[in-house]
Amino acid sequence: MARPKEFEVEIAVAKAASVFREHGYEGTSAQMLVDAMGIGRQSLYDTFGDKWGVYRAALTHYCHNECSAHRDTLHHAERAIDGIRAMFARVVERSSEGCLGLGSIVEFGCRHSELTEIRDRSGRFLMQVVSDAVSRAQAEGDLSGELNRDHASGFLISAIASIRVAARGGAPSSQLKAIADFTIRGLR
Amino acid sequence: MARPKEFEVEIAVAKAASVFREHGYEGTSAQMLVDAMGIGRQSLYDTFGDKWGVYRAALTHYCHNECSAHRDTLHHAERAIDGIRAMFARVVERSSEGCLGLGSIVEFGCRHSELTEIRDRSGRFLMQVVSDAVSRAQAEGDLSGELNRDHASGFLISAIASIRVAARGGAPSSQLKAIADFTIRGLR
DNA sequence: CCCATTCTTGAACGATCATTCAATAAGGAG
DNA sequence: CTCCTTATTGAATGATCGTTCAAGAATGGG
Repeated sequence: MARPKEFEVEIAVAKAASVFREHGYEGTSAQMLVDAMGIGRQSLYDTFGDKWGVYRAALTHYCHNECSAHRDTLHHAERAIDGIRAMFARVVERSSEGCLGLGSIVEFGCRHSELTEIRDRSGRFLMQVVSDAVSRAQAEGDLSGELNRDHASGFLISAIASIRVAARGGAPSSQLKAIADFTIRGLR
Repeated sequence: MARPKEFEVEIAVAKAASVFREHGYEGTSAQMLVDAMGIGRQSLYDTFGDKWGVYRAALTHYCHNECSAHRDTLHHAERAIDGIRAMFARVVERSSEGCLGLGSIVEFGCRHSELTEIRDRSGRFLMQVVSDAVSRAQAEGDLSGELNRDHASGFLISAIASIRVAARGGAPSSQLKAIADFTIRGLR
């Protein structure tokens, strides 16, 4: 009942996320959020409570989207190893934009359980889909059959982070591709 | 001439660095620096100009120390591959403390040339010593002789970042060690 | 010993921060 | 249509931010 919002919350959250991706939490002011989200200040506080609430919503949104994208990319290839390659290729392609997961890890570590819960939930999901891809790639003879699957999957996921760090530090895409290639080599 | 400082600049810089390592630039206030460095506010501003000057000094100090440590670790082993392993082992051991290089990359990207210059100088130094170790390891038959040495060295360095990201995200040290092992496997 | 210079101390500065108040506008339920 | 609830608007809040001013303390050169 009563008056409905003039903006769509999910769109506003997506816009907030792109600000946080570029400037981090502390580097983003409430004014920057108001400008980027295109909503009034009071609407922001009514909807999200405070700046921290906006950040949590943005991180949740980002992690969910990113996980879905990884899962889809892994599934859209016939051979599992090609799905893994495609996942890295996508990471390289989009590496010019900051990663909110990486940003929140580096900025806050494990200090806030609210954040670690969001990240860990996505982390477990990602581990599952990657681990599944590793299994299939092993069965298809493209990866070694003797490796610890959890550690191998964690290694692949950590390589995603390393590509994004390298990109944000200014590395050329040839170097990013090399990281992906060497990473897969490590599991062969 | 005139009155000498009551504090040692390098020690103060080291203390500042440890604050920035934990909280980043924007997450660190001048008051936090004053408390941690154990000097007066005006002494801070007289010596470093502003908060940004403290950060530059801290990053420079940190990068220099880190580079030296990596070089020493790489040199102290008889076989080059053991030096590389020792380098990773050291990174794993110290992974509970944040990395200022990683922090500055993630927080600022390439926005400030003052920072990229500091990082790139250390990056080139690190590339040299790692590349040298790779060469020797190749000559000693412990790494493949057919890989692009620059890309391989960049891969090793990026793996250091990935270990630190994983650690800050809460990964157990068994996972960190696995990252190091798989990384070396990729170059074999 | 004394003066010029620099360091330290402690209070203060305006600016910006996140957040909220008060008032107006607008849609849905009855 | 009317009323209750909620959204929007715009100004204002106190707190904290980075930075500086003013005054006193201390040191080395002459």
